[in-house]
Amino acid sequence: MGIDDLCNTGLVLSLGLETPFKIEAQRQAKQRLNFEPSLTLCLSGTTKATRDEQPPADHLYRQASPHSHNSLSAVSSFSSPRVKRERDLSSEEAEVETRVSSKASDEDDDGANARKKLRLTKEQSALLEESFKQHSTLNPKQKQALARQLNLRPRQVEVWFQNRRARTKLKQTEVDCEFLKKCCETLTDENRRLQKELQELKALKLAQPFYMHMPAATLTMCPSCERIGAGPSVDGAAPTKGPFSMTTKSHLYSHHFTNPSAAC
DNA sequence: CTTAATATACCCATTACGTCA
DNA sequence: GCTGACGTAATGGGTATATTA
Repeated sequence: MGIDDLCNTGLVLSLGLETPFKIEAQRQAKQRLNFEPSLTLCLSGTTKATRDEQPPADHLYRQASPHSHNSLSAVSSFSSPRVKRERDLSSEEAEVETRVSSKASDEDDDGANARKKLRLTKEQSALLEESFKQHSTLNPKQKQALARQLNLRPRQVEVWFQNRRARTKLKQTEVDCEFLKKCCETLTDENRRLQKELQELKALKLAQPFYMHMPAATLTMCPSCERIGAGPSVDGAAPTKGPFSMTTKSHLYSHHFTNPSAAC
């Protein structure tokens, strides 16, 4: 029993650099050479298909339409918004997009280039959600398949997953934030208590010269009124090493002096 | 083997639209 | 009908990684 016990509050504050998503962890690890603490955000029980796990499909995908961007790459290596947007579309995607946007144009008569916001149907949302539960990222094949199944553009599926991941992360951040707030409160209380105990111990130390000549075994002290009394310790235990039969452990402290004034 | 350019996928912050009170 | 809040689809910019010349 001692300071270790005092420190053992049962709290575990876990601050680290890990994020739920491996890619992000790698990226952030590189960005932060000086470790900045961060909250650990994890989807419990979710595994992320990372790019590391995707290369085969990725590769296939690239092989499937390797030349679709050639004309674009000739334009600029630095993607202008337009180029980037178009670059995101494989030829197959572009085909689907044409189909979907022509469908959309049926509904909006005036807005030629207006940014129309799609509302996903319940069925679409449910299927996306279901798919997200299985894996929070999609490889290109899965994306294509899902898009076909939902009659959406692959880009839309991709965006949905991105936004979904972001929402999950935000939620988790809020939970972590709440948890850390509680930890902070607990530690503040603990700190306050220890400060108080320290003050009391200092006060005891100041009083020490007056009874230094007395046999240590006979000394006990009331922390409340700070008077020293001679005689056996309260619980009848053998005297401790110090001049006082006191421990730093707060709960023992209160055990010894449940009613300090009465002891005097 | 090394390097620069390019392609791709992803994340994040932000914008903008649709809905609802 | 107007408005502000909110949820979320969509956009744009940036980065990491793999591939290729």
